[in-house]
Amino acid sequence: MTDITNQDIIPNISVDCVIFGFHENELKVFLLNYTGTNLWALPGGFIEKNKTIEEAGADILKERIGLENIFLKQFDVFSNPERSKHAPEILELIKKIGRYDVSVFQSRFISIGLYALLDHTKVTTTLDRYSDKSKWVAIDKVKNTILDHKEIINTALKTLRLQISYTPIGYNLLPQKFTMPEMQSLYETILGKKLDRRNFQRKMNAYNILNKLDEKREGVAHKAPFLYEFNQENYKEALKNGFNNSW
Amino acid sequence: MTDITNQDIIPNISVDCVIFGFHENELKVFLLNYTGTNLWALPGGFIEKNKTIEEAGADILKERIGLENIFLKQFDVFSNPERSKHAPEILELIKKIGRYDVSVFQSRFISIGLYALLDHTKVTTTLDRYSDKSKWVAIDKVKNTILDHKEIINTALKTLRLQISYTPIGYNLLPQKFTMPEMQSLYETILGKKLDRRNFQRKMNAYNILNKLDEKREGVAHKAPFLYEFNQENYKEALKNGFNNSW
DNA sequence: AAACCATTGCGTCTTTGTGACACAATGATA
DNA sequence: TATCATTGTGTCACAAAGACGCAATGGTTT
Repeated sequence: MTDITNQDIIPNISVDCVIFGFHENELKVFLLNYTGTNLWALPGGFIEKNKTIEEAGADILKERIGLENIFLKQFDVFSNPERSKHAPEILELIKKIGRYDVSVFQSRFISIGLYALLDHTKVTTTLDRYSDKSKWVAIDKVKNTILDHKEIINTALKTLRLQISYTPIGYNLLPQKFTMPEMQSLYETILGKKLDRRNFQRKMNAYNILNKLDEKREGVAHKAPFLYEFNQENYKEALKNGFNNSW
Repeated sequence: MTDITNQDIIPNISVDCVIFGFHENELKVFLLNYTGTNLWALPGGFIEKNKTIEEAGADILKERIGLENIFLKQFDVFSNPERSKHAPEILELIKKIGRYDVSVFQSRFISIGLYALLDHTKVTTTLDRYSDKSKWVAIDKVKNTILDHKEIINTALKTLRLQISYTPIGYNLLPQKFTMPEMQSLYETILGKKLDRRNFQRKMNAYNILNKLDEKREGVAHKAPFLYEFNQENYKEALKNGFNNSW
């Protein structure tokens, strides 16, 4: 990762990425630990002068998670002038680290929230010299976050739950081949409630975004479930137009 | 309106308000004409240091439209580095006007898009010394806009059309008492298509956000339609939770 | 090897929502 | 007084969604 000097960034605008992962029936979020503290933060950064928000987000994902071409969705802007009032906690650290000029953190900045959904197992964490630890934290166990990052995570989850009702979900979250119960488990995890197995299958099939394969998952206890894959074309189409047009 | 000096604003972040009005079965957007040009712009401005995005938007609505407590919805962020490349057209003007330091416009800035829906007739336009004209322009007749304001308007409309399927609409757009055909006309205008009168009525009533009054609209040709008003409590509830929960 | 049993796949029944349309009531207008 | 565009209500057919029955599957247990 190349360093970013203050000349190259817009000092008042940052992006923060809420990266959701799905593992062992839990929805998790990816957090970084800044060296020498017990504080955790969303991967993020200031925006370089010649980049869009989306490009800035994609750069962060590539640097920190090692993945490209991930669907990133802007969901809100966090602009409370008080949001950086806890900054003193990390100002000392910033000074040590020398990545950005401390003055950047002392003045107010807004943050644009992006979220991504991805397959937890594909991630190869790339730590840099500003953080020596990272972890996936269950969505309801997030704590010790800097600034308003907890609020950002909560808002991302709320947006995700709203969007799941009119947008297809799962493309980057599930492995290439997956079973219907796995898909259901993903939905249940995001929504935080149980769904009827049989009705779920019927409705999901009606969306027409999956290809049923002629294979079954092997080596599992009990009846082996069929494997599915995403129908790329229809999935993209559904992303554009949504499911429930209602009027 | 008090002047804003460069010391009080964040130079890289502006808000632009897409103010939709509904009149004569047309969806219109409110635009300002900068003095001495044929260029039109969305009401907007830079953000003061101690304000949130929402507060900045509310200030603009109050100053330019004379209305308070209007529902403003953040819908996107416009961050293309090229977005201000047409700025030279207005740089001369900015210089004359002296509202902001020209350097602010010469450097890149992002803009956060907000939209509002309101009753066209309640508006008392307040012109300032930067603009001597304002007008309501039919949504499909917008032209000669500065920067990427046309794109901002298009995106706002797209968002509005998407949101109308899971969010109640109309509170600030219709008069306090209104008829079902008026409500339908609003929906048809936003969606850009005709709806069945009878099915619309049934569905709208099922949403449970309206109170049917014991009065009819008087002095109209043909059969007089009943008047309705919004059920404040249920409307707010619906705004929070949405209509189509789907899962 | 046979019985077991948790899980899957498919189907049924009922209720609710939606699109299309019929018909009577209304009330200003001719 | 007759006309007629418009409104309010209802019907019918069909699709979507929730609840649940039941047989098939295939590893596990005895």
